[in-house]
Amino acid sequence: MPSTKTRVTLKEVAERAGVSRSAVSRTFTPGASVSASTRQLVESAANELGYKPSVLASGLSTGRTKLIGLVSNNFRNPFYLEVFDTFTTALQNSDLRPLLVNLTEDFDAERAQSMLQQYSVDGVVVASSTLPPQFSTAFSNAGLPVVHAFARHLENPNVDTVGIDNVTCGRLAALHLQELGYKRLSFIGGPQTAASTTDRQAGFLDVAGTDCPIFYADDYAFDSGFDAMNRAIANGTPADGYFCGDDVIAIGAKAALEAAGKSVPADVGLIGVNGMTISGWSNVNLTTFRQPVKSIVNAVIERLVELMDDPASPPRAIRFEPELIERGTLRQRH
Amino acid sequence: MPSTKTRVTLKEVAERAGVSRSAVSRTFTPGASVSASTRQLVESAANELGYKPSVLASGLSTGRTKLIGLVSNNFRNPFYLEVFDTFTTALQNSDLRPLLVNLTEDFDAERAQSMLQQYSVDGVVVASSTLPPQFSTAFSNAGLPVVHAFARHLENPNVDTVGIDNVTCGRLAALHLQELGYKRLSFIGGPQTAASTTDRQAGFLDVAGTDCPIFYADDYAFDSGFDAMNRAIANGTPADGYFCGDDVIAIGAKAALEAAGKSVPADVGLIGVNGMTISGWSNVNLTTFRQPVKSIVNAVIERLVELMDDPASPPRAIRFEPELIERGTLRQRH
DNA sequence: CAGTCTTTTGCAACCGATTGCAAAAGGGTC
DNA sequence: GACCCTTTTGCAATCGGTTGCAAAAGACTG
Repeated sequence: MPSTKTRVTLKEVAERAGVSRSAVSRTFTPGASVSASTRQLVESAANELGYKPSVLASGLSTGRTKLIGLVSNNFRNPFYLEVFDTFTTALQNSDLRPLLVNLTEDFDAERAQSMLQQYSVDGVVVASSTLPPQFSTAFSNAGLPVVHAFARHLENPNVDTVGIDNVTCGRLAALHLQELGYKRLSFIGGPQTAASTTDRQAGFLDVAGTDCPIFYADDYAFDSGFDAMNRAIANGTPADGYFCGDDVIAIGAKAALEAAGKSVPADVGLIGVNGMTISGWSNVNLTTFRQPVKSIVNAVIERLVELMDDPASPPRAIRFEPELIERGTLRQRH
Repeated sequence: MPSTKTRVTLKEVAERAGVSRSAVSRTFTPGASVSASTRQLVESAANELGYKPSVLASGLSTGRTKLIGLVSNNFRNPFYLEVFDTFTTALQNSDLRPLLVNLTEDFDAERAQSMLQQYSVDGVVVASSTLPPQFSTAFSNAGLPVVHAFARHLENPNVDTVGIDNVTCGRLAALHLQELGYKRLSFIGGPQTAASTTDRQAGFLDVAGTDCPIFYADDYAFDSGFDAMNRAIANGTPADGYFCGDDVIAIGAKAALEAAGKSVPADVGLIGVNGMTISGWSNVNLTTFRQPVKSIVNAVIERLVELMDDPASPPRAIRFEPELIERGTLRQRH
């Protein structure tokens, strides 16, 4: 029942237990040398006083804080709520603490990096499919272990990445549409500058042909997908099979098709990417490529912990496969 | 171009600038006494070296970290992505840093509190409509300034709260349904134990009568709303006007109605709460009470800053009004 | 220029922990 | 009990800053 307003310090515990401060410190340091009897003494004194070691103080001498910068620029896309949910619980389970950074115009990469250094974070997770790899290298150049989740997949990356290969994903999408008999394919991407848009488009065109019509949504929002599809419809010869570079965009696109009197999937087929929960709602029922969020998150953390132990470890790209979830926006195989 | 791997410290800056360590510290402390000339010296030395003051060290002596614990148990409800987006940007704009806590079975209130104390956070924001006020008082009892966002509204709270009055909201919902000519009202709440469910239900029954049928969704998920509505439909005398205690639940409920061949809003009317972006999608088009997230978040932070300056300041309950957004799930006023 | 008042500066103690080192204590053996 | 070896313990320095205090420097007056 520590009703004192001021923090209990190690010194007070030491006095109460009748031992030195070192003894108290060692009791709370795994693997340190303390006899069973003093440990007993210290632990009961600590309990009575309600002692909690200060991370500020211990961080200062050990150089470790267990703080992980979790930086993202996707705070509007519902898929990322699932990403944040998974990351925060997984970090907590690894006894790490997420310091959240919302990248905006005001709070850019440089401020983020500077801030995270001031707080002596042990590592950084970048969670974004739109940011290019060089965004993350800025952190590693600053001496911070970093793993980029949902990043562009490269064979020889200069920063650690985990995610799916978006080029492959685009290719798979086109192949799948062709396989189901769709003839005139089209791609509706996210913002044109996004790394994932570029890659998914490249893979898609690789199969669908470079003359296939392309449209971009301004951001990962329903209305943007809606608008983009309307532009596609207004285009002379509309396609019958669309690959949308994101689920939210796909849902907006589907609404635009239906508003235009087209039936999905009878007239037009549609496939998205991400596999967010909402896509599975029975009134949405979107066929999509799921990103294995849990696996990706676990791999990110595992790798980050490795990197914190050995910062010189050469960068690796860990790849997972997107999983096709067949639902109602593509016609069935005949 | 600080290519050194190790941190630049204040001492090095002092040596380079040819001044004492105090001078450097004062240069970076707003309001401290430094002459223009030494400030100049220090600043250029700091820039050349790429000096960033360590929050660990300064926090240790000043007792302030600018860290704010942002704790929530709503990482599955898309509405909360908007909440997190707004909170993180607003905190960043106030030069505060969100340390995110995802409350789960494993990581409960006690662990959260203990953890936040170890990190010497300056304050805590609880963002949850399901947690009762006493959840937050645990933090203030521990000496941490805390403001509970989306909390139960009480006239004389013993912890600071900001949000709408859910009892009033329930009452408004019932009145509005009656006004539009709906005769047999019913309430579909979130989990029965949630503070907001209790309050919204109380207000609703206050107007609709205590004999009005009540159903609960197991959580804030589409399927749970879907199931709850199916139970309502299976109930002997189905209602024609529903108030759902959350948008996601309302969307699931609407899908269940349509799956059962009922037309919304012709046969049955439906109104939700929260006003999340998705509710405005044209293929959802849910009539709902919007929570003014921006205003709430700003008020929370403003109040929290006050509280950090004066922890003895007596608790206040700040109330905002829910805003009715009329869309397509209720019939029009005739 | 001496005298007074204000501003700036550096010293040194302190915030709350960790840790290398040497001394002290404990354990075995003969 | 003397000896040696291992384990435990406390001292004191250290991590990177802040800040009260007194001395030094500057500004202003007559």
